[in-house]
Parts: sequence; C-alpha cells; structure tokens
Amino acid sequence: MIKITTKIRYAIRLLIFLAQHEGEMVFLKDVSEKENISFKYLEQIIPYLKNSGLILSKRGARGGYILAKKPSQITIKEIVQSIEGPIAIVECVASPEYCNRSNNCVPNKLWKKLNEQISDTLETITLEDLMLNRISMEVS
Amino acid sequence: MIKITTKIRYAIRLLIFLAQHEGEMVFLKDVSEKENISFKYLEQIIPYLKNSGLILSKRGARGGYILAKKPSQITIKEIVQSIEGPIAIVECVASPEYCNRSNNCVPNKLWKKLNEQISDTLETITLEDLMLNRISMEVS
DNA sequence: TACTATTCATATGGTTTTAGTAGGAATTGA
DNA sequence: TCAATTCCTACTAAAACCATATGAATAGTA
Repeated sequence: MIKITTKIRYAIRLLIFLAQHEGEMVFLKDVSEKENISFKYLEQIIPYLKNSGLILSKRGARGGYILAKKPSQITIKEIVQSIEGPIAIVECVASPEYCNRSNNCVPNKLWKKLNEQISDTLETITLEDLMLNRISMEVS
Repeated sequence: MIKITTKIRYAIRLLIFLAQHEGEMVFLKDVSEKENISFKYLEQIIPYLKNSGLILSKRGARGGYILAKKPSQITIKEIVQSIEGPIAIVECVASPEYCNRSNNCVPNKLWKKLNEQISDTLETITLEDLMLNRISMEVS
C-alpha cells in the first residue's frame, strides 16, 4: 500500500548527514561509507535534490555537496516532493480529470483527507527537527 | 511514495456496494458491471475479505456475497489490513530487527509517527462513514 | 602540464509488485 | 440435468524499484 521508497529514505539520510556537517563541503563518498549506502545509487538521487534547490554542488577535486538552506528551512515534504513530485496517494486527488467517477465518488473524500494529513505532517517537520530528535508522537 | 493500490480501492468500492444492498445477497457480476471493475480481478480480491471475516458468501446458483458485519463496524483499516497485512510504511516500524540501524536511526521516529497517523485515521473511519459522506476534512 | 579526485550524465539489468486475464472445478437452486 | 454462481490456481505484460556500470567533464594541486 503505503511504502516509503529507498530513494526517499536515502535522500533524507544524505541530507541529515549534510546538516550534521553544515558549512563544510561533503564528499558523496563519505556519505556512502558512513551511511552504508551504494555510492552509485546516491549519485542518482543527487540531481533531484539539486534541481529542487535543496543542495549545492562543487565539481572537481575537493568538490562536494552542501545544504542550500538551513536545516530548519528544509521540510520533509520538500524532500519527498523533490523526488516524487506532488504527493498523491491516488491519482485523482491531484488530477480530478484522471477518473470520470470523481464527481460522485464515495471514497474520494477519504483519499483526499488522508492525502492532506500526510502532506501536512511532512510539511511541519524539518531536517532540524529530525536532527534534534524533536518529533512528538502526539497526533497534532 | 505512498500509493493506494487498485486492490484496496476496488475492495472498498465492493464493500460499499454490499453496504448499499445490506441484507441482500449480491452477485459479483453485478458489482463488476455497476462499478465497472474487472470481474476476474474482483474474484481475486474476495478471498482476502472472506478470510478477514468482512464478508460471507454463498455458493451455487443464487449465491453471492453479503457483509458479515454492520457497515458501522467495518473500519477502513480492517479492509486495508485484510489485503496487505499490517500497515508499515517502512519495514522497520513493524519489525525493528529488520534493520540494525534501528536503535540510533534518526528518521525512524518520523516514520513511526507517520505510520501511526495513517493507521489511526484509517481506524476511525468506517464503511458507514463513507456511505453517509461523513468524512470531516479537519485534521483530528 | 599531468595527475587525481570529484561531480555529472546516461545506459543497462535483475527482481518484485501491480494489475490484470484465463480456464476450469465445485456447489447449489430450479 | 442445467445454469448460475463461487472457488481455485496458473499465467502474463507492464511498471516500479533498486540498484550497477562506464565514462565524460571539471577543478584543484604538484
């Protein structure tokens, strides 16, 4: 049903690593080794984060990556969306024209609610929150 | 990331159909035609719902299906779980032994929170709520 | 200049999941 | 006996997922 892909999980761990080394240029090689994630796979994740303006890069020897914003200004939602585009647990919540049943579809409201809830939760949590272990388990 | 499969969506529509014909034996053929869902695919979804005690069946001519409980006593969570088992957006929230990082894993708490939130939401909504369009969009 | 370390770009491949289709056996009512 | 229905199981095409592989481009440094 509802699975978080490795791409997203790796992206978050990568960004947390960058956050923990704020100010320094970080080599992907180091992230790969310390976090034990395939270097080549990480390389494929990077472009999404760059295109969304979450990280900056520098090429060549002594190059690397660095956060483009402060950890407190990067939400989990941004990270997810940078990789997978708009959050849509079913097609029709993002594109009503996708399904002609949309108008009088009984379950539609359920999916919309769930979608908003997930979206809201991911939006309220930032990289900084993760770093500082500042996640309350209470339902907000 | 987080997609609702057709199996789950079809199951819910099937059950709503049964709920709308409470008391009658319903032919799968009718559900298939009225809801415009592949008959053969629906047939494959049925066993999950039967095994979870959500529906009862009668074989042979003039057989069919009927809800095993009142719509107010069937939660969306039950339906989802009947098809996909425990709700776990990442393996480690259901089976901590799955990943040895679990102990000091920074994102873990995020996934746990999101998982619980989804699980809670699905648990509070019943088939009856869907039928009566009784889904509030406010975040509870 | 040559070398090395790094990012960047693109192609390829194996496995699993998804979303069905298909055929026929078993059961039951008329 | 027949027709209508559920039940059971096998098969398949396409997509998604999770990588691996190769090499080009870039930049610092000796």
